[in-house]
Amino acid sequence: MTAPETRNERKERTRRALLDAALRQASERGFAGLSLREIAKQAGVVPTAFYRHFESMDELGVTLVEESMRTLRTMIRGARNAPGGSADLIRASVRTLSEHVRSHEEHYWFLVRERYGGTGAVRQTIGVELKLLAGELAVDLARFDGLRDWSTDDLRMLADLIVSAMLATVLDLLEARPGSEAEITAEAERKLRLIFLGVPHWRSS
Amino acid sequence: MTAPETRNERKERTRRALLDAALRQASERGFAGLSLREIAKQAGVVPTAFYRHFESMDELGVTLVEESMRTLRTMIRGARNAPGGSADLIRASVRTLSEHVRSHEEHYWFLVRERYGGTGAVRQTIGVELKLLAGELAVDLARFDGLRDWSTDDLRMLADLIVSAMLATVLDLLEARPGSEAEITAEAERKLRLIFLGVPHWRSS
DNA sequence: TGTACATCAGTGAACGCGCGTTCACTGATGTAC
DNA sequence: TGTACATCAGTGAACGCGCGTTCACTGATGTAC
Repeated sequence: MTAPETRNERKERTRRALLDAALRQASERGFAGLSLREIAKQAGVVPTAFYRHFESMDELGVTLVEESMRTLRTMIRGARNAPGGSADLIRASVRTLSEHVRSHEEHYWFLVRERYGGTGAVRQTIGVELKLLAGELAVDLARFDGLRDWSTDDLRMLADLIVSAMLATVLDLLEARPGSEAEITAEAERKLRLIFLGVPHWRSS
Repeated sequence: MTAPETRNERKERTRRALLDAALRQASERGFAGLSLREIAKQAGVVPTAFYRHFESMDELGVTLVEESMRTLRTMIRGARNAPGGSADLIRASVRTLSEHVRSHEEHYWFLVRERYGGTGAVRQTIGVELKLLAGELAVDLARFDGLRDWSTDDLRMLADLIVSAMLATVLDLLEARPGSEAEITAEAERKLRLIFLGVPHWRSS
């Protein structure tokens, strides 16, 4: 005997079903390729029911961006709090990234797709959020030994470089056939190692 | 008195008009958002005339990929043959990249958009071509002083890192408001400088 | 050069389809007394 | 606890629209003689 669902619980379930269907479709065909009618069908409701939950597809899009960015932030926080020293930190961070991508494939597909392929509000929002994220990473970096006296501008540049390398890694992971993650993460680690090898020799211009 | 167009010349003009219209639309809304009818309208022909030139939208898509990749290759060749020493080489390469993006915005929009946001054949083709390009870059790098004894694997990693950093630069350039190119290219140069600073201290694992 | 015929880029009507959105509705759940 | 009414998530018919694609056509350009 399970408790009967309240009306609110039922509504929330339908909303989730709509979001899940949209996310699945968007991670395959892109947000621009979404069809309200297909989303509704996959969620098991009639097309018009969509409007009981979202005013428009754009509103749903914004919700998906927020959800996906929350996933991304969770990952970053996980990487930041990783245990171990400096050498292990690279390894642990890449590992966190890889596992997170694996377990949230649709969110990462959505982010990568819409960041580059999208149009309008969705793409712009993701762009802004990624810049904010790079800013946070720059602040984090400032705490490290060899980086304490770097200018904010240089830290920013370093953070951007790391973010773009990791974005490429994310795409590689998403496209990888199963089983080849180890290679990809190994290469990601080497990229980061190379970048940090240059750090002690950097002289701002 | 100009010479009258032959039938072939006229046909070729229409074909170009169709391709140009498609490229313009695709660089704004993405390839998936193309409409055969709108392309035809912009090219000044009736929708059905499209089929006199392309069997399907996919065939047109392949043509656009080929054209855009040719543009990209031209740029790479330009950067490779840039004059000057090693320090100037970074500067000259970034300059070549920047100018090329400026003068072929639509091709670069198309490539970036479809590489990440696209679906099916178009995206896959671009992915493969970019990997080939990174391979060529790796071969080029092998000729440099500090890189002669690097393993092909390490060269490959370095080339990938450079490509992803430059792809991010391309996106920045495309999204930049006019006049801010100088900042972006300056940052791109610093990223490359930092990467190459690490090179002498690299020890393959 | 002139004529008769072939080619074929572009036309325009017509089709069926999936789309987003409107509207009045139904009937189960929730609330007030 | 029982009744009367309000709420509102989900329904289903209907709409106009732009889409890709088919087909038989037209008439200017090209070719053979």
